[in-house]
Amino acid sequence: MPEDAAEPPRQRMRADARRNAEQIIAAAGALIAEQGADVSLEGVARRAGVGSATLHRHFPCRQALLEAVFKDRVEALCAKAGDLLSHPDPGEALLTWLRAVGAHAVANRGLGASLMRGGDPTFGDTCHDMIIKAGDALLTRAGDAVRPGIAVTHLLKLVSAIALATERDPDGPAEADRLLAIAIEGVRAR
Amino acid sequence: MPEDAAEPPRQRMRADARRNAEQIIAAAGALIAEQGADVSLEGVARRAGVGSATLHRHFPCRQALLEAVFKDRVEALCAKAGDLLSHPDPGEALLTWLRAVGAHAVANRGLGASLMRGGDPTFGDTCHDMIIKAGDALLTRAGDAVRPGIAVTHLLKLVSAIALATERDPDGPAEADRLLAIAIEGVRAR
DNA sequence: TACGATATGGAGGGCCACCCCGTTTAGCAA
DNA sequence: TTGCTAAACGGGGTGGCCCTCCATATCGTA
Repeated sequence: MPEDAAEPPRQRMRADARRNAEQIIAAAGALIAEQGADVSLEGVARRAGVGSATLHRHFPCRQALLEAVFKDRVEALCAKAGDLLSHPDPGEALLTWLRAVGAHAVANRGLGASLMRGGDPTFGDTCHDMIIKAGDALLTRAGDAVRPGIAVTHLLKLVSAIALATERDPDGPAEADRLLAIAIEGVRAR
Repeated sequence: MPEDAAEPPRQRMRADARRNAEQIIAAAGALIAEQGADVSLEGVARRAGVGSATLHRHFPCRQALLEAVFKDRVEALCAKAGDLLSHPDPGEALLTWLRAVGAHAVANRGLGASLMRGGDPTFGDTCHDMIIKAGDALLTRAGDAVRPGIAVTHLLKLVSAIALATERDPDGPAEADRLLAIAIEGVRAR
């Protein structure tokens, strides 16, 4: 498989190209936090101080840019999953992690949608794959604490769906947490 | 409150105006089913055989058009809620209805988002209000069958979030049903 | 039939994604 | 340091979209 089609190895890039790419990612991160994932790409380019053609050369599609922006946060979530593997209660570890994923997804508008969009065949299954692999380890370890027939993809879809839907809520994070709690505990009374 | 700001009383409209409005709604319905709720409004106008100005006069914002398109389906859901009020098992009645809402939301791309977007103060809280009122009756009647602290808005947000997230899935309906089942029964094993 | 209120749609402004291609620049080698 | 070449840049063009204005056409009625 190609190492990374969207973003060629940083080391071998020309210095100005690398600098521009980083400025673009920084600008995109700031604007996405303000306005959501459907920012104007030209606006990003303007804020980064580059031409729009430069943006499109570095990131051939919107998804590629989103992935670059969210990459470190996804890595943080994967790291957290690794840490939680040594948590004494495997079931609780999984739920804690799901809440963390939800919180990140709400805080970084568009991350959720980005995580689940494994669609584009050429770009950007990296984030998708990473997070699924990380969650799978937790789910496997949780074993009987989770009802049978539930896959990581289900859980992640649920979490990102909630994040997506509460994204433009005035009180998003709290609402998302509430909905996730409902989904985890179930709607039915016991 | 104004009876309906977005769509003035059909009876008093001029015949050509009513005909055009209906053609626009039909075209929008078809295109939304094909491409999702973010269709090009100009495309809708083209398909309806009217100028784009006409579309914008009848439906001042996208939300107004979506509401007109989805109005009958929302009414059907409300009617179904009414029927289910006489179902022998109040808890099951609520869950059945939620599944129906989910199925509709997946089948009619964008309906889910539309239902929860009570946002715009001038237009379109009608659908939003209707569905909430209908669901509230079912939830109240369900009483103890549902875990305490759960509101209709929570349930509807959950359902529409799931629909939204599975919208462009190749196997959307099945996936949505699976996720809804998980949310209803909970993630935790009992 | 004639008239006024109502509805229409083409044209145009502002914004955007994306691409072409002439110009500039980094990085290397002599 | 200087000169060269491949790599990167960005202004500007294309086409699409949303939305509005206003001259024109149409409806429903007296």
